[in-house]
Amino acid sequence: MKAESIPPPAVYRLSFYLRQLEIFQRFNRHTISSKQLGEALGYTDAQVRKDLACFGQFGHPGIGYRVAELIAQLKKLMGTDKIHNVLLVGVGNLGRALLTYKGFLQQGFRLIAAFDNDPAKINRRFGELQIRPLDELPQAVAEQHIQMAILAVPAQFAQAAADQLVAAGIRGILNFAPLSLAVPPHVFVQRVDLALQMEQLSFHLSLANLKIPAPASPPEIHTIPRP
Amino acid sequence: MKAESIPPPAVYRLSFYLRQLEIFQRFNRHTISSKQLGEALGYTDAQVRKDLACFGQFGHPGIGYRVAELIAQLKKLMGTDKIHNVLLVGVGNLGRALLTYKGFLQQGFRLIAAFDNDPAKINRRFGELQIRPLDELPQAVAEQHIQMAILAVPAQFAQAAADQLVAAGIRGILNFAPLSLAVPPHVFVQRVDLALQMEQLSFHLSLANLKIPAPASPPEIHTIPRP
DNA sequence: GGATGTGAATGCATTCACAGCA
DNA sequence: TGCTGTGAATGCATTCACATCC
Repeated sequence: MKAESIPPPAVYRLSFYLRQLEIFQRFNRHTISSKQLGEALGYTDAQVRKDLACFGQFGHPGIGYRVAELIAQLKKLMGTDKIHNVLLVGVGNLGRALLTYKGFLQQGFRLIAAFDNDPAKINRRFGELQIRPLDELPQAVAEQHIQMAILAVPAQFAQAAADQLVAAGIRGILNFAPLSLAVPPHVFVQRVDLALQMEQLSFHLSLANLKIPAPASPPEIHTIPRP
Repeated sequence: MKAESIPPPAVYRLSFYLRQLEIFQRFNRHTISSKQLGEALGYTDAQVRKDLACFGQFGHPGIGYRVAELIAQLKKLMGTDKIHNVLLVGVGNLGRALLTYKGFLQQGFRLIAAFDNDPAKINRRFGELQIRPLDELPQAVAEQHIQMAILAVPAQFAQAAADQLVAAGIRGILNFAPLSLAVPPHVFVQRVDLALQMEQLSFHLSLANLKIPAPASPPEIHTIPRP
């Protein structure tokens, strides 16, 4: 399949494949079949092959996929073969936790600046970073070549902060505020709504209680048998 | 449409509708059309109507949907018309931030117990809660009628912790560890992988750089024009 | 007029099934 | 034999378009 037509759900699965491959690699697996990779994540083997085929021919007939090789290819595809600089806006409880979250750096994302508008926080240090006022955003974005931001401010300030991020030249935003941001088309927003995720749990538990069979799992959801 | 066939993506959208309706309500909107609700979230009007029609007839021809009424209906559907007790396992940086996160309670989820296996943390207090050892899980689950858990332990302990949650009777898990949990079919896992979300941003930024048109947005993604 | 709800039509995503290669 | 890559077939999800009602 050519790169022109990528099913949007496949882009998510690509990330899941990459995580799972890294896990297999930690267990010293050198090769893996589409069947094994799929089973670990709750997908069919055909799904795995089709998804990967969107981007090239990574497999070896009779053998499967070489784990290290496929990891390298996927990282390149996702743009995580190089480290990205990321800034944070909003140093509340959640923001502070994200500042010290190890998982970001493990996947190639380095938090190198933190901003807040609360005068009580400005110039304080959390982790390795000193909190700066939001009007220093454009300067930081330009000097440190930052393309992505994490937005962890309260909902009522989120749109204004997003506007400042966009004005400063940010092109990707991970939005933790529970609302849809309005941004120009060249800016990409990824919304992470924690309470919404809980609500999804709640819905599926209610369904189970009513003994109505649950709908098939969307990509984000995994209830799989033990490998 | 009957309740038998619910497209899985629709279940996500239901939560987005609910959030957006609550926002409209804060602005004192009393009624809303499928077109307006859809536009706020980047969906078509037909999509909104079809999704809602899976669960009943909530609209009023010529009028639209009454905001308060639809909120009540959706909350009932999602099971968030009542407060749910939730427990937390793993009181690291992320866990502590989640303990004090206001958004959960706003949507009807109350964190009422926190667990960790680090002896240095046990019996310490964070927020209103005292940290307890994991072997008290079954007791807490039974006594406080807890069905859902937030799992925020490091990846290498996540499966073991999940096993304990399942054994204790938990039926829904919000999993922050970057791996697929193996659980029995009656347990529902919602995976939240923060680095994976960043990776999705990275991918779409790479696409934009290559000047290949981006695939249409999956439900979680919103880049919409200003209302 | 203005809006919903819904069968019919369209368009995608997934799965099947098999040719081809190691 | 074992596994990939891929056209063809299937099955869903979305959109269209219109009857219906306020």
